[in-house]
Amino acid sequence: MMMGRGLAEQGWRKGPWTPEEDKLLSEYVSLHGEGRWSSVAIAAGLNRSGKSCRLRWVNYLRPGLKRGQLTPQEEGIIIELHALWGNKWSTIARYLPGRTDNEIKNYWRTHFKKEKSSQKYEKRKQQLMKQREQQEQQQLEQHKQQPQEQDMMENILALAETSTQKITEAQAGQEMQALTYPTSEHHYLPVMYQDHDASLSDTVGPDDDGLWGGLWNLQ
DNA sequence: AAGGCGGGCAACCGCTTCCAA
DNA sequence: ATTGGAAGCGGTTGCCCGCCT
Repeated sequence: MMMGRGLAEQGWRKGPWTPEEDKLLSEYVSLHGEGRWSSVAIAAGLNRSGKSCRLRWVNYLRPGLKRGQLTPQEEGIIIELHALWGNKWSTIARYLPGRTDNEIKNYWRTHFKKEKSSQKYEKRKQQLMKQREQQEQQQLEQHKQQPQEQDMMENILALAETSTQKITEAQAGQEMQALTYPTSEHHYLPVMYQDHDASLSDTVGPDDDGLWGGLWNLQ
């Protein structure tokens, strides 16, 4: 493939983005849409590489991004999905609307990297897996009996359906098969998405029972 | 008070994958 | 079928800031 990209040779600006650059990029992408990043850089009047523009947009400027602390739910999802798929940050990010792969990656490295090899972390992971097995069972039964109570679940499913299918088929492979629902009409979802009456808002705190309390006490 | 240190995060780099010509 | 450019991804770096001594 290509050797050096020669960013330096081309004289692209590097380093932190200024508010002016952000404004130029935001306005341009809002008007013309995403894609063709190398031409975006030029057309928007930015002396930045296409890659740099894309990264800035995706990780910082894109509408709908959440800022700030990850919720316990999000944390739990990260733990569980990372246990399943490893460092597939962009895949994991699809289950966390408003969060970027970069953010998740940084969060993982900051909060869990050291713990990964520790007994405490492994214990927590095992606990999550066990809980999921139980909740899969419960959810299957509830789904039969009380589908109206699964509103949140349905929303998440709708949100994740497309990517989940792709992940199941293309990325997770055998490891995934062992953990998917036994019936073809159910896709895998993390424990956090299942059978929990809290919404996915930021309202769940350390006092919550069961899984969330446990997750919160991870450290 | 100030210097050192470590954590957190934005951004860069290099590689892979995708896709159009 | 091949090739090269664009986009995407994950690893890494480096800076900033707050805490500690």
